[in-house]
Amino acid sequence: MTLDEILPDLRRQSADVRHAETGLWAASMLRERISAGQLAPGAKLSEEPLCEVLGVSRNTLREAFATLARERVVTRIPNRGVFVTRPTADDIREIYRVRRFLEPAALAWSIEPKTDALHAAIARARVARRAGSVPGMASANQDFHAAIVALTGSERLTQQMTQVLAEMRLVFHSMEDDPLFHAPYIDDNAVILDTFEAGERAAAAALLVDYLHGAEQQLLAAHARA
Amino acid sequence: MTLDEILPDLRRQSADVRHAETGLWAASMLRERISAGQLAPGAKLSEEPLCEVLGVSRNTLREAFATLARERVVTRIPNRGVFVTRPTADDIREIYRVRRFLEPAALAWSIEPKTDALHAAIARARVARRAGSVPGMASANQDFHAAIVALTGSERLTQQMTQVLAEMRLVFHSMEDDPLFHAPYIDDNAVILDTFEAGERAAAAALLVDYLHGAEQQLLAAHARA
DNA sequence: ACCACCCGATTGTTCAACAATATTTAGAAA
DNA sequence: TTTCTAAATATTGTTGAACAATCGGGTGGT
Repeated sequence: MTLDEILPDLRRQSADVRHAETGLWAASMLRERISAGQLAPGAKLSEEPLCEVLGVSRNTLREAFATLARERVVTRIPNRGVFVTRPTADDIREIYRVRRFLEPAALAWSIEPKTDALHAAIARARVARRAGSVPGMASANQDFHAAIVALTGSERLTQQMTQVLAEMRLVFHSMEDDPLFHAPYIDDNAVILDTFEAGERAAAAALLVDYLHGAEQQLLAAHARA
Repeated sequence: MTLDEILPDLRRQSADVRHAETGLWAASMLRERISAGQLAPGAKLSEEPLCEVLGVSRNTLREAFATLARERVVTRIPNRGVFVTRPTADDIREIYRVRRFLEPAALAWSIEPKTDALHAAIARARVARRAGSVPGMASANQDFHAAIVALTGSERLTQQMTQVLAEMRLVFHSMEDDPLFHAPYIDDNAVILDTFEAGERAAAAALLVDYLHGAEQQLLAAHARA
């Protein structure tokens, strides 16, 4: 998917922007498209046409770029331009390194955990599986893992997890989707949640670590193939 | 400490800046001053004088502001300006929430840990204590805890810890320093490191959690007084 | 085929202006 | 005098155009 194809689509939404947040608005606009895969990893984000389409000046667009670069959604190469980040194998390893600390820690040590969001995510994933919706399963699965970290009650940790999951989406986009990738993990999630609610936190954390190791291996293999 | 007093000092360093990274340079310039306490929490960072002094345009300065705002070093109030962040009691709680997950997890679960940096930090802290240097103790103590998270081998987690420690410095600056605050923690650090190297990771993590709870309470009390 | 070099295109940065919003000042009313 | 309202002022938000710096590709020579 190249840039030009989505320009008209973007232009449609550039109507009502308020003062004092144009840069953030532009950033969220681009973030959406990238997250949805309409702007694929590796795609170049040229300033000129994007300004034109978003209806913002180059200066404002660059503020948006700075935001996205800090989120690692976009990679800036000096004097070359900004590109949708194309995750490397090392990125995948690093992502799972982070997840293997954040998620088990949340399961093991969070105070007064509310598991509603976790149950809801699993339910949504099952609906999506029955409907055969790969994006639905992917999204629900991500919600589940975000909810795990949200158990910590920490805004900053949750935010970091959200960011890492956004990077995960880039990983998925940068290789052809195996339609069966997400399906088996749904039941694993359910088992982890059961174990957790049975009060066996350490066991739940250990299960999750295995789970994450498995997923990492699978993704690394797929990445090597691509 | 007001803005004007450090302007001449800042101007001195604004000589050799390269193309394609002026924004980041300006950000690091300000970050330094804030971290050193020369720009105290609550201080207003006006665009006009800062541009003048750093020798950059308002646009570039605003890119720097965006960077610092994302690091929470600086708080942006729309149409009002940017201010050095003044941490609240809730911020303190959140900071320790993050630390109580990140640091114990690193102790408990990191692979092939290299403890050289930890020993070095403790040694530096002891030298500083003998010299009666409060900033020296504070800095060495922060290095110790940064090194704990660095055990994870994760760039992102280490970066988040660095950021949280930068927020800690703001906390210290926003209340009068108790010269004895850091001293007792040095030996606690040593005990934790010994326990860790004895292979008793869970015990070391537990000690650290207690330690962090204690420090949080102490800071919250001091914050309430101020 | 290989290399140095120039040219065009794009990014990096500045400047000056205007729009939008806050703050301050001044004046009117009580 | 005090208080409230409203215009004047200052500061931030955003734009557009200009120029400098850098990169990539093409050109020509060997």
